[in-house]
Amino acid sequence: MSARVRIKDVATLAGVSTATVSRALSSPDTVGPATRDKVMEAVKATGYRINAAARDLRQRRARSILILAPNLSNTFFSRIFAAIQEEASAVGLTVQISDSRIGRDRLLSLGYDGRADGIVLLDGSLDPELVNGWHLPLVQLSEWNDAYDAPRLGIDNRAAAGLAVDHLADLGHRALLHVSGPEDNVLALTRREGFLDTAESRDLARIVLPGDFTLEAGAEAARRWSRLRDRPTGVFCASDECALGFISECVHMGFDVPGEVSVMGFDDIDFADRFLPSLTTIHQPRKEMGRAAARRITQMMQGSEGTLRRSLPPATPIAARLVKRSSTAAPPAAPSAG
Amino acid sequence: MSARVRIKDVATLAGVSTATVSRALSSPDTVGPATRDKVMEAVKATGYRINAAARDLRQRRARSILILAPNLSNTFFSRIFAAIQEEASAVGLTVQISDSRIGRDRLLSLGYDGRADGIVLLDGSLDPELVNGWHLPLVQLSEWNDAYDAPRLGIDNRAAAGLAVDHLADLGHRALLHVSGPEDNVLALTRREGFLDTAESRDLARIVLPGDFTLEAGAEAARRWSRLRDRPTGVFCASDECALGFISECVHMGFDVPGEVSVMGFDDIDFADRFLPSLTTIHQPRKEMGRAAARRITQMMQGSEGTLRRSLPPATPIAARLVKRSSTAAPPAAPSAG
DNA sequence: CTGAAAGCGCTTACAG
DNA sequence: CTGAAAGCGCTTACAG
Repeated sequence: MSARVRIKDVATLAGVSTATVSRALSSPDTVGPATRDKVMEAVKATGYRINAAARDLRQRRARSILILAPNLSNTFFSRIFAAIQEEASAVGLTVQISDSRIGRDRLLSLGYDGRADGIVLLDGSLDPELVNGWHLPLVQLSEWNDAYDAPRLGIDNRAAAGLAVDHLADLGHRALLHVSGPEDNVLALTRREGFLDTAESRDLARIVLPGDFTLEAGAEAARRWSRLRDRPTGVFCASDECALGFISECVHMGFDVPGEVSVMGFDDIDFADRFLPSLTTIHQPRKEMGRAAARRITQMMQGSEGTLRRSLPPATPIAARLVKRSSTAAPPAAPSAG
Repeated sequence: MSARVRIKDVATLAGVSTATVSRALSSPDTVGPATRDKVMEAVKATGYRINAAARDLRQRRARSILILAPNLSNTFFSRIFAAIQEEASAVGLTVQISDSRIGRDRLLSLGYDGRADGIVLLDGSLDPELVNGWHLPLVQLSEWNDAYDAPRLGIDNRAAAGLAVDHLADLGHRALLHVSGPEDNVLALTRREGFLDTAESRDLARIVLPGDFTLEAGAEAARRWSRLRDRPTGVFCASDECALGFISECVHMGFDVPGEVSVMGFDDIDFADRFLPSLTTIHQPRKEMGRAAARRITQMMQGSEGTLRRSLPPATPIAARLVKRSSTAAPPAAPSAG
C-alpha cells in the first residue's frame, strides 16, 4: 500500500538486519531456513521491491543494455529491437533505446553515466573518437564503422548486393539501375560497391541513382528512371522501402512491373511479401541479428573489465539470402532501348 | 582517459570540495566566478561526466520515462516511440522501452524500481490491480482500460470507425464487412462497435469477421470473404496491415480492388500511401500522439507527489480523420449478390 | 560563497 | 548463519 517500502522496513518487520534481507533475496541458501521464511513473509506483507537504482549504484552495474539507432521510426529496426529486448529480458536485463542523433554531448554522457553497461550501436556515422571514448562493452549491429574499436555483427552487404545482381543477370537483364542509400552510409556504400563490381564482372551496363532508403526516394528515382533514354530493365534498390516506392511510382506512371521493368529491394521487411507485386529482395534475418547482438553484448558485459573489446570469439556469421517473388522477371522481349 | 572519473577527482584537481563541484555543475551562479572557472577547467581536464545512477538515487528521481507496449515490432508503434523520445530528449529525459508482455513479476518491478519516474502505457490488457499498484505517474496512450486510474490520450476509435462506415455508405455500398482485431482488445472492441452502430443507423447489412490486426489475418479474412454467398462490397479492416493483407489476398484470388470490392484500413501507416492501390484509411496522428503523451507525463512528473493522477487539466483531444485514396470506390454496377 | 557531514537504498567484506 | 559498518557517487540542508 505504502508508496515506498525500503529494505529497512522489511528488516524491521522480520526482526533481522538489512544485510540478512539482502542475502535472503539475492542468495537464499546463505541464510537459515527459518530466517529466510520470516524475511519472505515480511517481503510479501510489505510488497517490497528492490530499488534497482540503489542496487545498481552499489554494485556498479546497471543491468541494462542501451540500443542506439539513427532513426527509431524506421521499420527496419523494430523487429531488431524486439529481438534484443526478448533476449535481454530473459537474462534479467532491461533495455534502453535512444536515438543516436540526439547530439554529441548527450551522447557522450550516455556512454558512461552508470545507467547502462553495454551498448548495441546501429549507427556507423558517429564520431569514432566519441564512440571509442565510451568505456563500456560495445557491439556494432547492421551498420558499422571500421574506426570503432568493437566487434561487428551483420550480413555481408557487398556479397548480398552481388546476389541481387546475379539474380537480375540470370533472368536475362543486360542493363541495371541501382538506387543507392545516403552518400555517407556504410550500408549504402557497400551495397553499391557490390552492385557495381558484380555488374561489371557479368558485363552489364550499370547506372547508379542517389537515394536515402525511403519510399519517397524510390518514387523520385522511378521518375528519373522513366526519363532516361535507355532505360535499364532491371532495378536493384538499396532498401525495400525504396523499392516499394519505385514500383508504386512506376505503376502510377503506367509501367508494368515486372513486365516492363524488374525491381528488387533489400531487407525483406514484413510488407515485402504482401505488396502487389510481391517484392523480390534480399532477406536480412533481423530477429537473428538482434538476438546475436544481445547475446554478444551480454557475454561482453559478463567478462572481466579488462577484456579487450575485440578479444572475444567471433560470432556466427549472419547470412543474407535471395528471396525470389513477383517483382522480377525476364526483361521484355522487345527491348525498350534503341 | 581513465575509465571512471568521480566528482572527488575533479574536486581534488580544482582544489575545492565535492559540494562545490556539484554546485558549479548544477547551478553555476551559486558559485563564485573564479571557483567556477577552476572547476570547469578540472572537469574538462578529467573528462568528468556525472554518474547519473548516483545522482538519481540521491535525488530520488530517474529522469527517465518508461514506455510499455505490447509488441515492439509492430509498425504502428515505431513513430510513436520516436516522437516520445524526441520530446523527452529535449527536456533531458531518457527513454526506456519495454515489452509489456514480459511477465507479471518483472512488470511489477518496473513500476517502482527507481529507474523510471513516469510511464507511458500502450497496453490496455494488463491487470488493473498491477497497473494501479505502480506508484508512478502514468499516461495511457492509444489503448486504454477504464480500470486504470490514469489519464488517457488517443483518438475516439468509435467515432473514427463511424467515419469509415460513412465513407463506404456514401459511396453507395449497402453491405459491409468488418475485419476486427483481437477479441479482448479495447481498440478492436470500440472500432467494431462504431462499425456496427453506424452501419445500423445507415441501414446497411453488416458482418464481422475475427482478426488480429496482422497482414495474415487480413489475408485469411479475404479468403473467408470470398467464400461468402452474398459478398459485402465494402470492407473495413481494423488496421492498415490487416487491410493490406486483405487486398493482397483478394488480388491473388483474382478480384479487382476497388472494382469489385472496396477495402479500407485504420491507422494510416507509411505504406498506406504507396500501396497498390493506395489505401483509403483513418489517419491516426502518431507523432502528435507520442508528443502529447510525452508532454503529459512530463507535466505529471514535475507535479508534486501528491498530485492525483486524474487531477491534471485534460489534454487537447487528438483527432482522427478519413483519408480517401484508391482502394475504395462505388460498388460494382451489377450486384454480386443475388 | 564554500565546506563538512549526512544520506539516497542498497550490498558486501569483515567479524563473530 | 547473522549483524555492524563501510561505501557505491552523488546532492543538499546546515553552518559559517
